[in-house]
Amino acid sequence: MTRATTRKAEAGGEDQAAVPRRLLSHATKLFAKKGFDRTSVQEIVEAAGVTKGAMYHYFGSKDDLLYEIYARVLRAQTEQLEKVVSSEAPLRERLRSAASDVVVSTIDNLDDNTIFMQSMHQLSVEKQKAVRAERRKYHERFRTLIEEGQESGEFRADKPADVIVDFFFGSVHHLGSWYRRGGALSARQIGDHFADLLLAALRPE
Amino acid sequence: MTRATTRKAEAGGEDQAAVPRRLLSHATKLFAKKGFDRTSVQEIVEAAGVTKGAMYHYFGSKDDLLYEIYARVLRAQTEQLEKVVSSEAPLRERLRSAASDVVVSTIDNLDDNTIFMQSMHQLSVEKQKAVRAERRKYHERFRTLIEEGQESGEFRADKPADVIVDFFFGSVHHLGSWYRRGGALSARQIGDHFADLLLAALRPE
Amino acid sequence: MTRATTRKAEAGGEDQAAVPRRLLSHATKLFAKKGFDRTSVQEIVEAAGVTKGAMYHYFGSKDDLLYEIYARVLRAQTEQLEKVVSSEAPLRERLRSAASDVVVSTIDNLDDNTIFMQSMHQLSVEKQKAVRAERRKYHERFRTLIEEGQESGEFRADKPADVIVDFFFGSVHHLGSWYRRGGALSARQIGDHFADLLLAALRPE
Amino acid sequence: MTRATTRKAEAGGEDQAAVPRRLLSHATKLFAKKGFDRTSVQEIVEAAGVTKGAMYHYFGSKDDLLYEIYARVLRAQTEQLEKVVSSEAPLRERLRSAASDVVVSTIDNLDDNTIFMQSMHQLSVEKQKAVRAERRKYHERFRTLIEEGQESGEFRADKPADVIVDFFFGSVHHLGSWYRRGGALSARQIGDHFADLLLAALRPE
DNA sequence: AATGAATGAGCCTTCATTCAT
DNA sequence: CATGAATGAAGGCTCATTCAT
Repeated sequence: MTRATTRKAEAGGEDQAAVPRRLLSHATKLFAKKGFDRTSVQEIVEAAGVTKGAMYHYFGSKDDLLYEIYARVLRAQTEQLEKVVSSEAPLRERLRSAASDVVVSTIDNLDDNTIFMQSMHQLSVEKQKAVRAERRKYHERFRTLIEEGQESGEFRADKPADVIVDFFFGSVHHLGSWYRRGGALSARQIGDHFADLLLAALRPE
Repeated sequence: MTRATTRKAEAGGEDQAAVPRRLLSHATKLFAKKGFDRTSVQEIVEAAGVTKGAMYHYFGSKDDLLYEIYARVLRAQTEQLEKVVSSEAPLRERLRSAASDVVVSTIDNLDDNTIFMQSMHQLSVEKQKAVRAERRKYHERFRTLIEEGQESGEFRADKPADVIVDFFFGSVHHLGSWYRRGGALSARQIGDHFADLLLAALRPE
Repeated sequence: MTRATTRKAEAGGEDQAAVPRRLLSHATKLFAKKGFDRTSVQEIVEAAGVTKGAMYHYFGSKDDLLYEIYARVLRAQTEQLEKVVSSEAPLRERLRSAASDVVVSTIDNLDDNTIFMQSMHQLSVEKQKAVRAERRKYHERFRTLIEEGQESGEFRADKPADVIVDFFFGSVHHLGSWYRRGGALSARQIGDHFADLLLAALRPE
Repeated sequence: MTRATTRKAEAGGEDQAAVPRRLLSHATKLFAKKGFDRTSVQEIVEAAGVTKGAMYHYFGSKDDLLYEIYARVLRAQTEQLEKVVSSEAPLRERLRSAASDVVVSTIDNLDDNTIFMQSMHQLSVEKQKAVRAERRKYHERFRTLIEEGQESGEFRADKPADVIVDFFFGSVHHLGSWYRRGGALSARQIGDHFADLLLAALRPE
């Protein structure tokens, strides 16, 4: 966990960003590219232009670095979902937005997402629990939306809501292994396709 | 790759199975449980009850072990899909079967699937290519099925077939991170739910 | 070595004692409990409730802390012995007092004694010399007492006086590894037993 | 703990002695000279002319090395005491021999003894327990000898036997901090002096 | 076909100390 | 007086792989 925050000037570009931020950002890139285990602390600090000692001043361990990355993503996604869910729009619109948005934000943070999928099991059991708990909360909020529609008859009710949630988030989490920036479709286009497919799958028969 | 085969198991239990098979099977369990990097060759040979020398007699490297596991799964799944696709059943039935079957076989080999998802990027680039090529072939066969339906008007045509394939296989590959044996739903039930959702999503509007 | 002294404690508890004293006292406890090398400067300053900078303000190094502890104990013990030796009491009484007193004061400062025994060799060679010199002076004063008795015929003369001194101080220095406060015998009782044993061992045959 | 033993030829001198033995012997010298914490594994393996990997092949940790040294000494001393104690000689002679012998063997293995005194507390708590237990057994056997004499009236009974044991072993354990080979007195001479002093201290008043 | 001792490179982490503020 | 970020050097340990037997 971050032991300190800094208030260094952030004008001038990456190289002058606060040390912890720089560490986090380079660690993210490297973890995504080579995997957590294959990335050495040495590589991280070299990329960030600091020394090992500096890293251990801010983060308790290599694990902590990973955990911070997770926590940041989870926080951001949860916040966003919260906003969409609690809006005034009709149910179908709220679900469509939530679905499309989570795709877009996943693509925008493809590295974090990749790490998430590949390295979670390398965290200490304790931290894994914390991460899973947060994730579960996220899924549950999404599920609530679906259940709401099942009760009102807007969505088919012959499939358990949690199976649908896992069905959809599987697709989302998998984006990292095939989506490439600069391809034919933009993040939003993928998001809309996915949202359409989800809503179509949910239409009552 | 296996350099040799051994005399048949002398009937009895796992313990007497051929050495390469025993190594592969224990490696699979350990990789799934702890990840490829976190599993040492020592652990594998101890679990399999052989020595390091023996392992290096049959497999060229730790990497090879992983590759063998992949190859086995890919071969099995490809064969199965081939069978379904080339049957005489109507298109919708063939797609439904293919979808449901891949879910069931993924669940039946959950460990292999988990390893697949988590450790592929730890293979040498060369072997990754081989694996990816095989996987692509698999996806393509599946895509063909969908395109067939889009051309005939049975399936909606406003979504690119490959987006649909990725959408669906995301769900499948993700099974390993939530499905637990002994839960409320059987492998086949999940398979049928997933197949239904896919087909519903494909209905023309 | 202490570079400065601070304003008197503002009355209250330990927490308000002068910073150097607090550092010394916590360092003593930690060194005795975990050994010099196993105790980090960080732990010491945390225990004392100050920062590293503060410690390095008062002490030149971690070594200095250890040296100060030694110096303090040595000074105290030497002073006390001096007092006893130069009293007017008969020789046997002076020796008995000196022996018993050194046991009691060793037990009273068990932590310091433990550190003394375990960590002396971790000091810089230079400081070790200073410590050893002081210790030798202490032993010599004790030895003089014994030689005096050997010359007068009160003590057996068939054993070198310095062997006797080492024999006795071995017992004393070893107290730290078995004596536990709250045991059956008080510090003074042990002191008297030890003194009795020493005097008995010295009786002419 | 030693994971394996070797049966290499031992002709030719130290350099060709079995690897574990060579490691143990150099570790002993270094620990005695610089202390456990100040000695790096690197130094040990360099002195022994092997690589780190080799060391970790035979010993689980640096701790293990220390433990093996202890165990070896304890075993040897216990055996020797056993022999003396159970002889047919008169009590005073048995005690005299035991006392003198333990001094001689301590001096003969001065390095081991030094390590013993300085580094025991750096072992894992678990191993410390094992060592202490063995030590206690050793002391108890010695104490039995004294109690026997107290009951028969040969030795003074006004001092607890265990205080006497600690008094004497303090002297013995302390040998390492003052005895220097090549000094005026041989190991046996010191042993006899110590034994005499002990027996004199035990004479009934 | 199999053993297991040995290698050698690399990894995560700790820590006393310095220094700008 | 005091802070705490940063350094830089070690340190203990792991591990895939090789090789003589």
